[in-house]
Amino acid sequence: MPDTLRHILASESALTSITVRGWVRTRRDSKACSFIEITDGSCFKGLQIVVDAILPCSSLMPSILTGASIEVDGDLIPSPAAGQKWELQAKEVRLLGEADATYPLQKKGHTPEFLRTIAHLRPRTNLFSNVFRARSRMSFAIHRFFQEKGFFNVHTPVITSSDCEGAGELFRVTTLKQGSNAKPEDDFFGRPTYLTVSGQLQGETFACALGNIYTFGPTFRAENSNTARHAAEFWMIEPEMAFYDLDADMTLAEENVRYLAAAMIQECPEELEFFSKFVDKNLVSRLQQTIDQPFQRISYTDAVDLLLKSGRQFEHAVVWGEGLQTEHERYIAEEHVKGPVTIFNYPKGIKPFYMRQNDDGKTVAAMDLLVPGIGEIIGGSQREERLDVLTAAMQHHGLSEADYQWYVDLRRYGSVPHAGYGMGFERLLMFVTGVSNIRDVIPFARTPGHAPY
RNA sequence: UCCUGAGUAGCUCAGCGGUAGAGCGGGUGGCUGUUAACCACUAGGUCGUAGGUUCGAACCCUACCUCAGGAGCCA
Repeated sequence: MPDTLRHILASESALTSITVRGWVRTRRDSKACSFIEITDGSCFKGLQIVVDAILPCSSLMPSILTGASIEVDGDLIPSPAAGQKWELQAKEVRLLGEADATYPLQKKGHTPEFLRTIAHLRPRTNLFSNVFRARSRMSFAIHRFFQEKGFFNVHTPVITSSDCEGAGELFRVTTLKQGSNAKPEDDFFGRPTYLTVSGQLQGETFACALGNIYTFGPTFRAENSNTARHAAEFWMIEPEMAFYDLDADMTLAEENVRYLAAAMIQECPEELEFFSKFVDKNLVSRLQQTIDQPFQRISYTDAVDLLLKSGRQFEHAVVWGEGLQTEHERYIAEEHVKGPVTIFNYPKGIKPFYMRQNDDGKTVAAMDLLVPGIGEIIGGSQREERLDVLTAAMQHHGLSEADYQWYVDLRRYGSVPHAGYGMGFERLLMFVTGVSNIRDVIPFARTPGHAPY
């Protein structure tokens, strides 16, 4: 198996007769030799290769431009010059794949906006290779967090016939020809189907069987949202726990965020160094604060009070019973608390049917975890486990019980208190990398009018 | 979807009514154990698209397209 640069650069001693492969970042020629820097994606750092001009293969140099792929045999030796610990003294250089002058990535900074237009090449850049290495490690850390707690991973369906009410517009899945008069009964599944907006309802069925479960998969929203925080296809982590109340739900969510902040610091040191240097100077202190400080909790009612008493002129009025606007959430997270904060017990009128009604008759056991800079990163609730209250709520929301018969059955047979939440994976990545646009933390972003790959 | 701003060389941008510019990248030559090297020369553009105003438009006006920032919706 070919060795990676990550492994080679970590070597404790010089190595003779090794072979390296990678993509050329830059080449500099001098009279006696050429310097080539290659990366192979295994780590942020590259390897400097020195090719003496007397070697026959030095005739290849003019075709070794930025972006080309090469394979080099040589010896790993301590570098006599400053800038790197090791370098490879080449014996033989082979050009694997040429890259001519049209290669779009140059030896200079590019804007993320330009790099989005070449999403197939951007993982080769410093920024995006770091982002996607971090994404992979964070993904693994999420599984580890839940697996260590004994949670089971459940693969909920991508194609569903149920709308997780309130979660937004759906993408229709159909094999019917456009414009045909065929009825839904004639469609592939014999009924209208959609790409899932959430695995929650199916997740609840498994929580009411296996106890503690989580899902981690893609979800889809056909909303015409054009912001740096929304994508039409995004990944969501949705734990669902039997016998949890809202308080336990919030505690798990806080622990979850704290664990991932710590994982970023411990498992992505090179990436973190890059992000805090070039993307977000406050990143390390923000992560450290997330780990060290207890998260605050504020009830929705108290949040409305503190907004009203803040003396702030908000563009949108603060009114009990209406949703908190972005500016309100930002004020609470960034100026009042100055850190992550959970807001709980929202008015029932602005929340979906499945959230558990509180005894006050006005609020439901819902919570949103807000972080500075991004806003809502987690939304969750204790679920309504009482059959009569749930069916009344469904009726109130204009939902037919027949469509949700299986969901209602969970309350009919051995119903238990349970709770869960959804965490947007990309929003989490924005939080732990400092990258400010969701399109830049997902490999191929899907946004309105944009799915070119 | 709404509000604001921007589209000029492969990339980053300057030019804002009178012959289309720079840096980087490419080519050629020079220099150098170089570090997104350096020096000189050189190639490269229907100024987002379509109309309009004007003797003359990259520049002013209109529409459209695209992108960005903010808002709504949410994760």
